[in-house]
Amino acid sequence: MPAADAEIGEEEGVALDAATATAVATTLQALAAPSRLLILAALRNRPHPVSELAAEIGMAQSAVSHQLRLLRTLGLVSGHREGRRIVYRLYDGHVAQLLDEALHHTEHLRLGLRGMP
Amino acid sequence: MPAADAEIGEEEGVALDAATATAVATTLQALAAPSRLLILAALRNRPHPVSELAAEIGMAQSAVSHQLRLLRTLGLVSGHREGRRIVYRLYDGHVAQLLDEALHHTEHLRLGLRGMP
DNA sequence: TAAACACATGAACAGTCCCTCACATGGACA
DNA sequence: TGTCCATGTGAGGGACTGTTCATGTGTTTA
Repeated sequence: MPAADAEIGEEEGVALDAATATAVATTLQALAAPSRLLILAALRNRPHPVSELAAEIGMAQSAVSHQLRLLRTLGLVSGHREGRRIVYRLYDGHVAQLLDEALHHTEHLRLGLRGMP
Repeated sequence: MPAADAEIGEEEGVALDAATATAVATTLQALAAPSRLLILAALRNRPHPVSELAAEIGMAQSAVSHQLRLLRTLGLVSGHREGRRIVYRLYDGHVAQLLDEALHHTEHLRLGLRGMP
């Protein structure tokens, strides 16, 4: 892993227009709630049926269902029926990567906050 | 860049507790609004004084100031006075990287949504 | 078929967000 | 010093979020 640390890249990258910004923000909003982060992190480890998610995370099944619907609509998770249960998993590797990177960078940023006014 | 595409990693990674999830969600919320994404993307290209940001993005100066305060508090941007202006920039490379990766993954995820119920 | 289980859905409510408007702050320059 | 300019701040409103409660849909088992 050659990755140089904490150096801002040079290229201009994406010039963001308002419409794209709205779309991106909508997707990122999925990661911006504790309950959904817990759900995604659990699914990051292994697929879960809804009731197991609820038990493991400690929230009501109805609430989990509501959030799963949002995540499904945004294409972050998918659910397949198995018997009477419905097993959810992350939609693909991009979701897992986005989650990992978000956690990683956030950790660094939060460490950087020690001792700021 | 060896990165294999779209394959879920094997390791368990971070086991997320509720407190960490809340903290991470708070930071990610900064990326979950179109206006802040536009601000960050503009600063990703080059540092900007507040009024330039407002003009370039097309929002009121007061609104920009409010969002900059939030981003400053979260440690995502920093501002230094230059003459009568205050020039803002991304705090460090982690912010630029997080922004880039968020845009990259979101693009893929949105493409994956073509033709889903 | 009826009861039990697993999940989805709709309504409603407290909390939060992001903007605008009006005004305060604080350097810069005559 | 006083005025101008660039930015920061506070209050308030309309819209959105995330949860709970109650009920609906679909599947297995007695």
